[in-house]
Amino acid sequence: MRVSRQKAMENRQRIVDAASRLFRDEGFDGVGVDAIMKEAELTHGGFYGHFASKDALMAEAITHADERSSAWQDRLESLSELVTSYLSDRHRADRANGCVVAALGADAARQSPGLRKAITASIRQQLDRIVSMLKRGTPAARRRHAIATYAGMVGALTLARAVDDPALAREILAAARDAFGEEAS
Amino acid sequence: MRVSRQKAMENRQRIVDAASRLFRDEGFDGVGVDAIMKEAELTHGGFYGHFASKDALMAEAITHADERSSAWQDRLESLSELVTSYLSDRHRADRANGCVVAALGADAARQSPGLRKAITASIRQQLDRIVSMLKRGTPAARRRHAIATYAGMVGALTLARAVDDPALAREILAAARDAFGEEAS
DNA sequence: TGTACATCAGTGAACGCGCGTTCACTGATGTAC
DNA sequence: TGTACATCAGTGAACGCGCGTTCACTGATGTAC
Repeated sequence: MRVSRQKAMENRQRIVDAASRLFRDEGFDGVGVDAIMKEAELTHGGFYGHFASKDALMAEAITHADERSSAWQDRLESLSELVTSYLSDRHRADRANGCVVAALGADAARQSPGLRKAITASIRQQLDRIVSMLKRGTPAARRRHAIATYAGMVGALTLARAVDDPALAREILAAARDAFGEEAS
Repeated sequence: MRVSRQKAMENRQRIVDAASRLFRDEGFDGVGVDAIMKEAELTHGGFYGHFASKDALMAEAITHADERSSAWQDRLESLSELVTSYLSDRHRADRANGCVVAALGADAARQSPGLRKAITASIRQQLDRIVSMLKRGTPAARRRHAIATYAGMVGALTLARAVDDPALAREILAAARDAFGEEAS
């Protein structure tokens, strides 16, 4: 049955939001169109009224995740706060609502140009955010420091999630917080 | 037709080796049993004479990749050499023969216990290797430094591979080489 | 404001395809004498 | 060493299943008068 335009727009948003969380949690290949539509409380047939393909949704889901991440980070005041929350056990456990680059970055490298464009934009924006949090050094040095810090964050989270020993995961996160949490002089 | 026991063992090794490269290049879900067997110059039906399931092969493929990586690293003499080759443009482009953690670590977090065990062993071994390359500091400090360095390496390679702009990829690798290549005093 | 009809968001069955896995078969290898 | 038979690594057709995608249909919404 038909639904109001406003309701249709809300439905579309719910699909993107559901996809964004499910993809991060289970990977692009781990979630089907059917599961996404079910999570959005719709049936799978309506999917292609909103999106050209699953691939098109994948790219939108990445951009959506980045926007939510952006809103969240606006409340943070320092690099040390960012690093502490990024390298928390909570973030390690909650893939579905966490960093899209750590969850899907490695897969994104193998995907379509549109999707790689979306994740590249996300990475660029995150680097800019970190640069703007740095107080010391020349612009070039701050940029280099931001890259190294972000790489350390993404890598540490990836390692902590890959490992099947909770104690080792905690050790990895703690060591990385220690190394990347303070802006060296 | 039957084949000699020696030849059968060689075939099995070829399957593991092909799988190890294909999985790193295309991801676990991107490669089917059929493609692996074709790469090993066999037909897909014989697969289950060698392995209980695709999942079982996935775990073996990770261990195999780690062993090859181990052999390669034995020729390196310093941390700086390791970091330079790990964060090279060559390694960025050659996923199939590169670091299994950067290629499959994020996916491994979503896979079976057996597979997570294999990747955990790989991560532990790599951390030990880096610790043994560090010359300065207490054992605890060297361990923490090894974790931060490995995290930075894995993260930087992941970012460089995800990005669709070659110049940005080079910038990321260069900044990370700069940050992680020298043992700070 | 009320009526009549066109529009179109969502439904659910169906499609084709590729995947992981199974199995009857083949024929060279391994073994017993 | 040579022969006869059992073993079993590899083949290729077939299976069931889930996936991305399509489509005829439904019925509430939007619009024209």
